[in-house]
Amino acid sequence: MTGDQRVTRGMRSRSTITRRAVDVASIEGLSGLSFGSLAADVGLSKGGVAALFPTKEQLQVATVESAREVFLEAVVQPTSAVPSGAARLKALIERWIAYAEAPLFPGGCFWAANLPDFDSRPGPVRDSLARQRRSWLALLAEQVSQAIAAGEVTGLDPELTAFQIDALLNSANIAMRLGETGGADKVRRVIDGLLA
Amino acid sequence: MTGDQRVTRGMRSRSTITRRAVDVASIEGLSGLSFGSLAADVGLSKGGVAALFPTKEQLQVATVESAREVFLEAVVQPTSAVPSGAARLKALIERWIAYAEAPLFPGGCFWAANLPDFDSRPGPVRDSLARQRRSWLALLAEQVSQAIAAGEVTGLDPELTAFQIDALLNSANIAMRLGETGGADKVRRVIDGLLA
DNA sequence: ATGTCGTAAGTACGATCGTTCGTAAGGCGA
DNA sequence: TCGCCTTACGAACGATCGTACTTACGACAT
Repeated sequence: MTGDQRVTRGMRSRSTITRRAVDVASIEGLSGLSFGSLAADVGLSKGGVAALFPTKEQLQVATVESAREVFLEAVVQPTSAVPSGAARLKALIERWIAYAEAPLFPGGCFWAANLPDFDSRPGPVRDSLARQRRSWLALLAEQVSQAIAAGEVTGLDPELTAFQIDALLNSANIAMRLGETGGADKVRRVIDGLLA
Repeated sequence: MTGDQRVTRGMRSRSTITRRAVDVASIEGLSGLSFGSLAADVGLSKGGVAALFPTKEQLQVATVESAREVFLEAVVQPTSAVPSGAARLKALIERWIAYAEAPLFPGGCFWAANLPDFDSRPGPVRDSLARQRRSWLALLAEQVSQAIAAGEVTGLDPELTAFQIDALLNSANIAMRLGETGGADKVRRVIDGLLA
């Protein structure tokens, strides 16, 4: 059925490489990735890594996809048990703050670190990052819509509110990276005011 | 008085180099700067550039300082004629949007592009970027305070509002970089709601 | 058993990087 | 005039980069 141990071994190697690459890219950026240092990190040869990811761009794309998996698992998936609407929205925000605060990725939010690098550089890496950003914004907007439908809040534009929440979270991430305290609390105060 | 044409010539060369470096860094990032390509851009030799900026880090710091000068001249200084308070605050925001929209720097906001690169990398470059960010936030908060003192708005925390405005502007910059339309309008709508 | 496919190592190539050095040119103060 | 300083060039250094091979080994299908 799923035989062929060769490709499963390859997939496993790819996975360990991209997991490491995500950590590196959250600090050094996707442009800072290199076959040589990644190979040394995971105990492979430079040629071996280059064989798994023929070009650097493909390595970057694979790293972005890997980051998305980790993000979904750590932030989005745990909130699936929370009721839709304002409750899940707040849960998502708290999860996100925890995600940026604790070093899930040692360099903080992966997208905050890499979108600025690639937003002026057309190509598949930028496309992938942008698609994931839109997906995250849509997820937030969806929960705002649910909150409106449930009568938990009124007078909010879902898309605009999602934009606003995302903006606050990104700034909180920067503040935490710079060692400023109170960034998370600022976000909570503003959003509590929004959803009041 | 301050004679010595040698050093003035050097200062002029340094200035042309950092001006060019600011443009490059707004796209490629401060880490993407290199003596070689900068020298080719401004018509100097690689060694000549390296003589003006002994280390790359000093080049990066000088580039950050140069970006600040351009930013102050383009965004802050033109609003000095506008009355303090809500009016100047709105003028600053419009100036900022224009600054990010039009290619004053070809890669959009210089700090949005480079803070994520250096926020996990201690050193003088990060310190300089962080100091300028705090200065910008303080400027915004100051105008909010003036607006409160003038009775133009009520119930706002200056520091919190500045944080909020800055967050929105940064997200608008990202949206514009990704080719999404309506980012600037979203900012205006939210801020109009804030200052209503 | 034979040939094919994918992982992986190893090597090499050309390019670019930051930095250093020696040297020349020219404005400066004594 | 002389010696000093700063700019600027040109060359070279060691290192690292992305990529492209050749080779080997184990797993698969025929």
